[in-house]
Amino acid sequence: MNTQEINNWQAVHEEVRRRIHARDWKPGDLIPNEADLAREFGCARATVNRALRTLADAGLLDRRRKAGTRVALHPVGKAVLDIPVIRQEIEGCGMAYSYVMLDRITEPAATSQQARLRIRAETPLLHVTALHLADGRPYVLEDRWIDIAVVPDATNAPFDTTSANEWLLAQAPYTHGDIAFSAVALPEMAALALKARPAAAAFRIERNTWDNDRAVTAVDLYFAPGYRMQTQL
Amino acid sequence: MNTQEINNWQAVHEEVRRRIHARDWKPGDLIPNEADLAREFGCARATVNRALRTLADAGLLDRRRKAGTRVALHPVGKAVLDIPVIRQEIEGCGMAYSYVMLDRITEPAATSQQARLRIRAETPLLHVTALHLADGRPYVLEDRWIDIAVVPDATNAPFDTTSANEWLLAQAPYTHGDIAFSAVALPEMAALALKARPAAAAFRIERNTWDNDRAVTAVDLYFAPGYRMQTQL
DNA sequence: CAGTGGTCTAGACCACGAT
DNA sequence: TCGTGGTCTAGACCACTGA
Repeated sequence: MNTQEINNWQAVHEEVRRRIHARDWKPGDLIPNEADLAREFGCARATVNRALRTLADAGLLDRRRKAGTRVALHPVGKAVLDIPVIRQEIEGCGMAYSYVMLDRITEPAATSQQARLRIRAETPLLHVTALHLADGRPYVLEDRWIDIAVVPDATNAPFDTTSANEWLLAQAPYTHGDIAFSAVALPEMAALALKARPAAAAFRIERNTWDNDRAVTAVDLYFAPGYRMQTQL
Repeated sequence: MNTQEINNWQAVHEEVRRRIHARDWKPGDLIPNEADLAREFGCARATVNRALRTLADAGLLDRRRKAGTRVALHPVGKAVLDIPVIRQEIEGCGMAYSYVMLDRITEPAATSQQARLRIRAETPLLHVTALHLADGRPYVLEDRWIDIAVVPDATNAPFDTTSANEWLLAQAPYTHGDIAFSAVALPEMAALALKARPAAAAFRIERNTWDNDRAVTAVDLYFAPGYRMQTQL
């Protein structure tokens, strides 16, 4: 008999995890339904539901109405990445943050940006290039395009002391976005700014944000060589 | 007056999102407490709780007992990455999956692996190197170390047709892990296997998995140049 | 101390979907 | 069709934490 009562959802969560881990319930197995588990654990069905739903969100269980709950065949690892404001990421590591704007011009969209933001060729974009530094050393190069038709206030923002990164978060609402991670050989200009060897392998993040199908901004972040993005599973 | 009733947690979720987006509630603002919102929306407090808790998980709200709920100052973007089995990632793209084992030896842990897995120097590890291909083209190189003291069955697994990637998921339970993403210049041997230029920029994933503080396995994945890992925000 | 979020309960109804 | 998960409700108690 158990020395601990299982009467809260975290305890149920833990116990179910334990049974999966101990292979009492193997991948593909059907596990008892919520009502039966609630009876077994001596708690309400809603409590079991919360625990199982959380485990399903984490990818350990597959749940389908009528078909019941099964242990996932392929425990899909879901990594939750926090994408913080760059300033906070740096300060969070105990380093001093500084910022330099390198360039700021308004120009018609290049073909690559047209495709990315799904805009017409003649659309004018505000193009801002800036460098974020940690303890005085180049950390990441920010190459950003802003649709000034969607964010007119950006025209008046200097971006000389506050990065476009932070300004947009505070000023421009968005509904959704997409993000991509890749490795690229540093373009020559980026290498120059980051004080790295040209064509060095750099971690790149491309992000686009949208406000109800109107593109707000697109940004490329080139991290200085050696950058690692980490998380727990 | 609203044409839609707000009587389920998703509707509450959406309405609160809308108010944040419309800047009715600005970053840093205190929003009404759960009981008041429940009264306003005409639903139970538990329903409001579920909606607000979900928004807090997504990083849009900051909640603290007694202090109340505030709109997050820095809407931390949380990207949820699915880390699928490599076979599924390739087949999911509609490409043909194939697999080749390149090497398989048992050797004492190198210093780099000792630190990573927190094991003693003399610990023998099974070292498996393999290539995953999509439509016959090199996709990712898998460089893996397995602690055969923790997973003794691995000694008998040939890994010639089933990748260590899949075998371990099915056979070796784990409790947690960590994962890191970075960009590296391809080591010469990896470049050879991937048929890429040596020192080309490659996307690398390093993953370690643990079973209650015993290291199960460590793996480095070197993706062929051009690989992008994408998700929605 | 007192206000707020966090959770549990028992019961109810509904939506989906396998058979 | 009908079993299963998904959700809502009204009420209750508790845990944390700011004042």
